[in-house]
Amino acid sequence: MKLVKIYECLCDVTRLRLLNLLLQGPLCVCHIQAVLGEPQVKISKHLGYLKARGLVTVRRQGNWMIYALPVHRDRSPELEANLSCLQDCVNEDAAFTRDLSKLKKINLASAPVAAVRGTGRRVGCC
Amino acid sequence: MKLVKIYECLCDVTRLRLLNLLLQGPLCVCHIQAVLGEPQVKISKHLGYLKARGLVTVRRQGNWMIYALPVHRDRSPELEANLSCLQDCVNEDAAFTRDLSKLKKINLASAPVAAVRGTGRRVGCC
DNA sequence: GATCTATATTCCTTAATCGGAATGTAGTGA
DNA sequence: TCACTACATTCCGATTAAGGAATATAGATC
Repeated sequence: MKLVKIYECLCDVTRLRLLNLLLQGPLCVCHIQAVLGEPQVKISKHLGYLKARGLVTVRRQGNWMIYALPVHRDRSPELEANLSCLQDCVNEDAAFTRDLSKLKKINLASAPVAAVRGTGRRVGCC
Repeated sequence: MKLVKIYECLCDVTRLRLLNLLLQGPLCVCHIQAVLGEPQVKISKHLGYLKARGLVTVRRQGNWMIYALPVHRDRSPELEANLSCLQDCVNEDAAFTRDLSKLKKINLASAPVAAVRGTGRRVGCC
């Protein structure tokens, strides 16, 4: 993956907030919407942008689309380095940590839960 | 310095090449031109872009403008992290290492040399 | 099959970015 | 003072990006 393409993905604040959330693990769009508080179309388009450039993956689960960062073995060295750099940087920025604490609250509150193939990940959503 | 602003500076390949060179030390524009082989206006505008956003500094020396990265104590943690990440990434990319070896040749060939306040840095240029 | 829910896509407008041609400018040296 | 060098700026056109309103779609549920 070309370095510039990675930076192009990182140069929008909404996309940074998206990636910040996804660094915590896979998420469905409605949870993301709830945390970011941005219009659906805006979030959907930025997720599409990231997906088109290989920075995120998607799978469908019922009505929900679950977005995630690529698994480690699918990350180029450049992507790995920049995700880890991003991880460090967002920790020092209140705008991003606010999103994370909001995410925690929502995850705790989200009702129906079940194991996905024994991973302990949540099923069902908003 | 805001994180997004940094990424905006990094999301153009010409600017990445510029920063790659400046990671080696201060440089005058004509040396940069010689290495990148791009039109003067293009380089000048990208340097202006980086300067306007605080990613590089300039000082005049006779007819030459010497560009450099900010000194370490003037770099935000985010900038420091990303420059160091960039340093790692460019080392794995032939497009950037080619520029570096070209830079070395030009530095060796550049004729008039003198010490600047005892730093051993070069004076005079193309 | 009708409807509902979650999400994507299209269409539009506005704004930003990039590159080049031409021109301007600050300092140097004759 | 004049010309020269090194660089910046202005003006332009083309491309790309961002956001929102409206609409479409895929799967679930009744």
